[in-house]
Amino acid sequence: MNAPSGDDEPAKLPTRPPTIKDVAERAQVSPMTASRVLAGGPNVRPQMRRRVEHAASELGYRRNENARSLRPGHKSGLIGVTITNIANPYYAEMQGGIEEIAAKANRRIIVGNSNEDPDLERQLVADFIGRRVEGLIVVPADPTHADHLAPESLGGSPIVFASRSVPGLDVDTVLIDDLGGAYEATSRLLDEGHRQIAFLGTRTSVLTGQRRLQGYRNAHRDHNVPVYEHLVRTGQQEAVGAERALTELLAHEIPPTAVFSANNRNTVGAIRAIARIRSTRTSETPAIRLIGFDWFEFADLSPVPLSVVAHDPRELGRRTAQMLLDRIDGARGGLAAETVELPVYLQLTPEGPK
Amino acid sequence: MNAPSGDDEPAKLPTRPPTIKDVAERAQVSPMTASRVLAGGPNVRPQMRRRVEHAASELGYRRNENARSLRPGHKSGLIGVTITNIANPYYAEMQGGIEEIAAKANRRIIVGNSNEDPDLERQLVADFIGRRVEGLIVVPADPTHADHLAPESLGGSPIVFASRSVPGLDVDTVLIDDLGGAYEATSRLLDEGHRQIAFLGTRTSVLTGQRRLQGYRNAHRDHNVPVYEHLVRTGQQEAVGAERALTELLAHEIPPTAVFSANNRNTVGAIRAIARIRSTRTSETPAIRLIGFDWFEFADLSPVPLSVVAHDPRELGRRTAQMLLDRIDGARGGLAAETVELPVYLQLTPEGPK
DNA sequence: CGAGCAATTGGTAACGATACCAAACATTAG
DNA sequence: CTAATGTTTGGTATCGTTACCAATTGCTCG
Repeated sequence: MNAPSGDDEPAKLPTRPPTIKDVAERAQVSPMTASRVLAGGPNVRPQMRRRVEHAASELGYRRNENARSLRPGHKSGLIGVTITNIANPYYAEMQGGIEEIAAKANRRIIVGNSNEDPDLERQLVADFIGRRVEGLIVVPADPTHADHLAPESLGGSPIVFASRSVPGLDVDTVLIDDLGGAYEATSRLLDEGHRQIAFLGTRTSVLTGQRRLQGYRNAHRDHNVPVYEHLVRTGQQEAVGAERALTELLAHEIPPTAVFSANNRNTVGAIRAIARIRSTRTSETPAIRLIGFDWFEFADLSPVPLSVVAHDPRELGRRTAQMLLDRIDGARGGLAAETVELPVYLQLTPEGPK
Repeated sequence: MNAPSGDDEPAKLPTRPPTIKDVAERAQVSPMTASRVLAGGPNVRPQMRRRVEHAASELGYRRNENARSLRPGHKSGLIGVTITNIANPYYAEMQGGIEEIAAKANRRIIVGNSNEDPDLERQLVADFIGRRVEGLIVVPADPTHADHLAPESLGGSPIVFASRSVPGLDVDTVLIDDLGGAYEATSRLLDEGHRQIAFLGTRTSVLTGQRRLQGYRNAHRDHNVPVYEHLVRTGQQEAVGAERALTELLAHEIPPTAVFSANNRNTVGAIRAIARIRSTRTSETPAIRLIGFDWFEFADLSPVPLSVVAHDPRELGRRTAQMLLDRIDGARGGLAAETVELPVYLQLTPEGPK
């Protein structure tokens, strides 16, 4: 037994965090009264309130949220987030947007990196559900292996997809306007008179990559300009690959006069390739026009002229989180799944994101 | 009451996630047996095992980890992380490293953005402790308001600081070698013969900024070269500020011949300022030498020659997480707090991080 | 001064899971 | 065939918290 409340020594050897019973004992009240005080409940004499608060602060008491969330009606206050690559600045910014909205709604985010691996993703989601998250935000790793993301296998937790969609599933999704952005960029190049426009993109198994390629094709179709298939290079996941691909193309007998790079990594590779070519064959080579998907901090510093299709990952995160919270609060209870496409901005002289 | 097990309809209206009792009932066993099966316990007849597993998968049962962690001896499996700015690519990469190590140790991270605000940080930490995280990783927002980060106010959860330290507190800390990196970079410039070296840095209230400035000064001292105080410009938190500051300096009657920029943002600003000046006054102006702290993706594309002091934020995250896990496992139970300084690499021709 | 009412406090049970023990059952040796 | 041993199953209590109700106290008003 502890000494009575006259005992003032700090006694700092908490092998185990103090419980509400410890607080109650020290304050000489019942656990119920202590609970009422600490939950800010009504009908407590100020004297009791002070006694309990004092005891709690002396012991360094923290309410155990896990135990609390066990009681019926209580939620965990957690939102599970799986991202294919946390370290990617794009998703980092998106995560920032999610956190911003979640924090406003007094929720925390619990984050896992799926590393583009659907199995890892499945484990993460299972873990999150085990922790009774109130909802899930997922950047789906692989749309063809996404059974574990189907609403019926989630035990009722709402889910929203961010940045990528999964065709077969009826799930709220927030995308950016890949098709429109690619269309607009390519159209711009065509309007400028270019007829040999290289496409540099990722694997087309990533839906985003597929849609951007589609926008490129659609623009050609609508301008009645044929696509030179040899100028379409997909599968570059990293900058080095893109650099190599474009270097090859520039050596081709029908070289591109302009390049549309479908993401950040490909844009970097394209810049390097163009800069290198230009330093070898000096002024006689005509300038290569470049438009890249994804905004990019140093566009104004690029050694080759660069326009970008900009969009706002933070806003993507915000919208996704808000959509999820609306589902959680039941604000959009019965409504069917919705897909939102965020706008993109063709920036001819980039100045930074919105 | 539910119909007996003959009932095969999916019955998908889970207003409430199924509990182990639901599973037990459906499998016609006691909750204890169900628990044993689902925890992989021994001494269960295969027939029972199958019955329970079948019932569990039919109901979509997930063990409630919150309830589980309530039992004595069980941990939450959570690590709380507060970062001053999640969206910063540097910290995003660091978070990636933390997650990597945490995942290997079968832990999840719960992440909050303190937004450089010590009050928010305090709330986050309180929340994390309430969730019984097994440990905390914090990028401290403000070393002068950090009482809430003292071990004695954390109820026993181990804590490790990443990227920034808090002088008064006896806490494990992982830093990068700011002093050494700044010293090395500045020394290099001095060795090259420069005598007017501008310093562009953040507020010196950020300890990192202070240490980098100190390295700059120490290098001057050891080379017996006086510091021109007007060339020391601190307080630039963003690139625009740095660009303005350096533009001013370049117009000064004693302009710098070289620049040491103490972080990423300042480097970007410096590049812009130098590029702009060079485009105005053409070839007669001598080249400005630039070395920047923090690695930077497009260093090889920079329109002005640039060397960088590189370091690896992912490794910073990994080390921090490992240090925390060691504390959690008691591997370093009684040992005093330790501060680790990760090495930096002066890259004269940048090629990317390790 | 006592009935009537509100304010205050405490006891009990339950949230979901499981450690511990006891009961029931099967198996083998003697 | 019985005792002893091992295997399998279930009951009970508990982790920390709080909703619900009952018990107690203090207060007002007729």
